[in-house]
Amino acid sequence: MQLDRINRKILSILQQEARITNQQLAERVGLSPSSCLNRVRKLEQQGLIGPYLGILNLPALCRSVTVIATVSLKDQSTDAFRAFQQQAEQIPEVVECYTVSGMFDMFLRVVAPDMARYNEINDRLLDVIPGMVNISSHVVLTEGKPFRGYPLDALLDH
Amino acid sequence: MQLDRINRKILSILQQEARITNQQLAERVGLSPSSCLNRVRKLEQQGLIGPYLGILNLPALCRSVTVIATVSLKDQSTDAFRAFQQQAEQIPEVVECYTVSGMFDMFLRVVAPDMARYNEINDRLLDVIPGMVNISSHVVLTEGKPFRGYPLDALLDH
DNA sequence: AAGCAAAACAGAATAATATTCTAGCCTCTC
DNA sequence: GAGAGGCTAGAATATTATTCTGTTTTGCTT
Repeated sequence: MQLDRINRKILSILQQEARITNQQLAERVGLSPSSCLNRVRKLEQQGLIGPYLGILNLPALCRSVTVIATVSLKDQSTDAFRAFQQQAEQIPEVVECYTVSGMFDMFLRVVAPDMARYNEINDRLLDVIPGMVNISSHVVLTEGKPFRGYPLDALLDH
Repeated sequence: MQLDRINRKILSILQQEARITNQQLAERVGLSPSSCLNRVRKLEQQGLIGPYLGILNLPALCRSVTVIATVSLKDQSTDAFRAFQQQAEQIPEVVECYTVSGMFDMFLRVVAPDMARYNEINDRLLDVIPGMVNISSHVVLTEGKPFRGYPLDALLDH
């Protein structure tokens, strides 16, 4: 099965409205419910979409602090790298972790209840490879544009 | 209505399995379907959860480049700031934007079909306030830990 | 502690939706 | 142009969502 216009539309809609009913989805893409469901199932089985997340309104739920941390490793050996990454990723408050090229080695997004707790996490990360890790912390002031999906059209029309 | 144990559980489950049926959800939190639905509705009305997103498997869908960009503004006046942020956020490929304190002013996550397209975006951003913007680009090599929800327990047990 | 009101609950009835199955259509290939 | 595969719509069935009702629980007041 190819990524024809209908499948694109399905992915595009499901990406932003994950809890839409199959009937509504079918109507919006111009298919019968059964055909639509077939496609959705296949897209899921192929691993093209999923999991489905509900975005929590964190500020409304509790006080919290979000920090974006840049990480540089003085020892850039694979082992040191893996060790740090593994430790970082298993911390629940580290909600996101990217390995990058360029000035830094890694970007982390950390969500903690307060600064005290963030400091603990920071210290814990520094201790993974003592003296070899450089972390720069940036407290998030405003989430100007929260993630709401990928620019599917821009990516696929290519 | 308070955020009692059941509501926490609902949010926690819905956060990670947005397409779960109400019946399954009800069973897992130990409520009848009707009561469970009532709670979910209220949580949504209060804006505590939503929207619901389907995560696309971008590598499986198409070739793409993800870049994390740090932004520094030489002119940190509110106007310059707003101008840049506004421009950045309306670019579809800029999927995420944070304003931060610290060494930088802003973090962007940009997803483009290729480097050529990313360069165009980069240039466009530099031109918003010519000569006053410093952008450092970091190509994402691996998405070590993709975002899958907030550490609700760690945040609420506080 | 008794009484009241509001909120939350379960269960039944109904409406809507999901799912499966069948058969028809289109397209591609040989 | 015959056959296979893929896709479709529609009907039948199973599951789920939704509404409604009466009851229980909770929390507060007295």
